[in-house]
Amino acid sequence: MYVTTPTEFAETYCVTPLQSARTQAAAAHLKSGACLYFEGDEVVWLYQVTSGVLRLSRMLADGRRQVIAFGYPGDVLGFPSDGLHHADCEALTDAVLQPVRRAHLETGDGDPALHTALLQAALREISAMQDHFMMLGRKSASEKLASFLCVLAERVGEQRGTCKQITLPMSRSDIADFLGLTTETVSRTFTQLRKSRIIAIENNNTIIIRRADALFHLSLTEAD
Amino acid sequence: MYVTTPTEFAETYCVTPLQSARTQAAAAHLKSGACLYFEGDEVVWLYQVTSGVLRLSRMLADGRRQVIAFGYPGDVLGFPSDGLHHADCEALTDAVLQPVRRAHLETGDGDPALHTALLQAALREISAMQDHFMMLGRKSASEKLASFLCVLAERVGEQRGTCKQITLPMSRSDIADFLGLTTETVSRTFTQLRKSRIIAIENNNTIIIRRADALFHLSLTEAD
DNA sequence: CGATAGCTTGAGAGTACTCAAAGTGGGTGG
DNA sequence: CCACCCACTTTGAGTACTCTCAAGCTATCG
Repeated sequence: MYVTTPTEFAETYCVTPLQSARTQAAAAHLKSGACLYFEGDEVVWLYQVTSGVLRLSRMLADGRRQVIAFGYPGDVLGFPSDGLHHADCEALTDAVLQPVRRAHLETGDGDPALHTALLQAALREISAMQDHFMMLGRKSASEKLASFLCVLAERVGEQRGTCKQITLPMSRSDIADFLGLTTETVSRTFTQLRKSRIIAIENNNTIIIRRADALFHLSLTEAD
Repeated sequence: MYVTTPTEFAETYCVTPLQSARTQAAAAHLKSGACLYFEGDEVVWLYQVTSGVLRLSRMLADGRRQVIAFGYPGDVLGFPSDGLHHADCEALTDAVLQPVRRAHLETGDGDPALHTALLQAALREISAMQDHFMMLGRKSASEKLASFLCVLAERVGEQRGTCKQITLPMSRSDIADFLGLTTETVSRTFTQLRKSRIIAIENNNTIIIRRADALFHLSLTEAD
């Protein structure tokens, strides 16, 4: 999941499970905190998330980190480049994944429908990343966090009375490294949203969106 | 072209022209300043750059712009998502492009080698964009500009005596919108690099790299 | 119930931004 | 051929946002 420019209307996400008639591998179960692969590993499998949330990240030599994306159910992770993974992937919750042989992406390998589905997932990934550029390069801290919460609400928000509630399996510093901010700034921005009564913070991992329209507006506009 | 973390050794770029035995379309010639496509256009063709430089960008409603990438010879432009372009594409110089039918990417369509080449180009694109995230989210102005110049030097730098020279077909504000900075900051950072004798500015569009090692070091390290 | 990691808050500093003005260069028309 | 014009770039001054460093707070887990 990237932070795309949120749309007013719910988008249709590819939550369709990838089906492979042949070479059906058993689902992979990952414990929270377990790593699926590391940067530099050879790609043997791609994975579609069935349940749970994963974190893709890259590190700089001096320790600075960028979280590339969060993997939510339906997302396909582990696209190879030159046959290698170029990010680390860690489970933020217990997770179930459907492995798919890399050959299904690269050679088709007797299952054209699966090949096409993987290709379309890769193309959607490119498009989503382009939106994310805009967010990283051109948005302020409050716009970034508002965009993030909007996308999560739309994708995995649960209706709760008249409001939507979202669960954050990632830490503040994961969010910070995803949005190109510091944990302190993320925390301050959460507080600011809470004080302006746009969100409520039930606990650190549970956010209730009280005024979705205001949040959406903030995601696109500098504070006035 | 994205700003990837520069490597010390020259990478091998895919400058291999895409070959299509059938459905060979005539090369497209574009004048400097001409637009190849706009955000929202339906994708009919992908294009491999033969010569020239193009700019891919997206706009926010309030005018903020993010330059997604610059397209240099060998690059493939116009990957569709849901059949549509999701960026504007404009030629920065006169350019020649080799059009490839979208079907060659999406259905294979009788030319497996071309299909594979396009798929690999898409996968490389994903990897390069992930590097670019690190740059947008986590690097300072001088690191950003140094990274940018390093990548350009490696990719299209011309040897000139003991130094490398690069030609910048894009404006300062194109560079700023690519790196997530303002034109003023880009200009000041250029001046700073010139005063520290790491680069020389022959004219606005021609940069000579006097100390490639220092530039490379700057691209990864906060100023000390 | 204490230890610890994660989160929040505060104060101060620094980087990049904004607004403004001057400088530069390329292109056009007189 | 030169002068003017316009767009682009550079430079300056002041501001603001985010970061850094530091301390206190809060939850979760032995």
